[in-house]
Amino acid sequence: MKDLRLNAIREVLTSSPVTSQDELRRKLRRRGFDVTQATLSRDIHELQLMKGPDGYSLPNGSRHGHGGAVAEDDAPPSFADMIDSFGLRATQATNQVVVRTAMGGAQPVAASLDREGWPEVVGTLAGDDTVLIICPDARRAGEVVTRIRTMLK
Amino acid sequence: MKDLRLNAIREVLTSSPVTSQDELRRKLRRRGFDVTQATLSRDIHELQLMKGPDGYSLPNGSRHGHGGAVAEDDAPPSFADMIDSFGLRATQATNQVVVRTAMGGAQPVAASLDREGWPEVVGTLAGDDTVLIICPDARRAGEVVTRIRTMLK
DNA sequence: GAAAGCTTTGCATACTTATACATCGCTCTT
DNA sequence: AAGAGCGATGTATAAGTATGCAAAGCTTTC
Repeated sequence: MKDLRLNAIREVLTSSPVTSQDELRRKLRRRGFDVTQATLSRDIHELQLMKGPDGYSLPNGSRHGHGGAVAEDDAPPSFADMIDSFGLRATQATNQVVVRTAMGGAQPVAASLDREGWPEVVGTLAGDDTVLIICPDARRAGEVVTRIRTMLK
Repeated sequence: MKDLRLNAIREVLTSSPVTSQDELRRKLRRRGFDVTQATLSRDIHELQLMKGPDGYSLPNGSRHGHGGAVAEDDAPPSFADMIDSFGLRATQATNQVVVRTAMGGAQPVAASLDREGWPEVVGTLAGDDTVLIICPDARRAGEVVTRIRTMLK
């Protein structure tokens, strides 16, 4: 019964906009599914629907294949960890700092640095094995390169 | 004040998940925006945010404008449009300008800027969520950052 | 076949979001 | 300057959604 209902929900959503769970309940009842709002709340969670200005919508790029499970990051790695894992060397160039990393390490290193939100860092750009760190001026770049070198040990 | 806050909301959302308006309220307060849940409800409506299993998220690749048709856009979007859709903030760093965008927004933003052909812009580099704009000197970078901030309103 | 274990559901209610209404501060007009 | 008009916001509350708990129905196990 449940799987049938889940399909019916998808069908209803593609045919007309639905802006509340109660509206969905009424539309489903017309199709022979008579359940309460509570059940629909659970169904919606299971279908991973999004609610936007135009009501509920199906998840964007539906992952087919395995039933779901995008594993959880309970704690994204720290910049220090990333530098420790991937960092090779850091060099200052006027107001920039160039960090060389192991191949493929640039993106995660840059992402973790962004997450730290250092005030001396205006932004980062990452290629495959190089991260470019932009600082407001050369002095700040000096501070940053020093700190990173410390992490490199 | 309001436009500033709307940008802050986009920024908060790109940095960490937000699952309720009250959580958003607390995070904004730390940044100096002290408003009530009611105001955020209105802001969220205005930004056309979607709420899904992982909390609020920015509108997909929304072309706002004409309501329904799946019309193809024959004219490439203007830089102003792109900044309006994806831009979070712009910061000057000596002769460069760093523009932070929503995730995935950097490439289209940079492409549209290249298309504009501003004389103060020597070139651009784009990552996932960061665009680096290179200007001939700091003065020109200042002009560029000012113009972009105006677009961010 | 009875008990244990699991899934699905409804009920009641806590939690979250939207909105009617009032207020405040601006800008524009007379 | 007074008043109209407008947008932004807070307050209070209505509307909408999620969830703890318990009951009911199935399956499995012995």
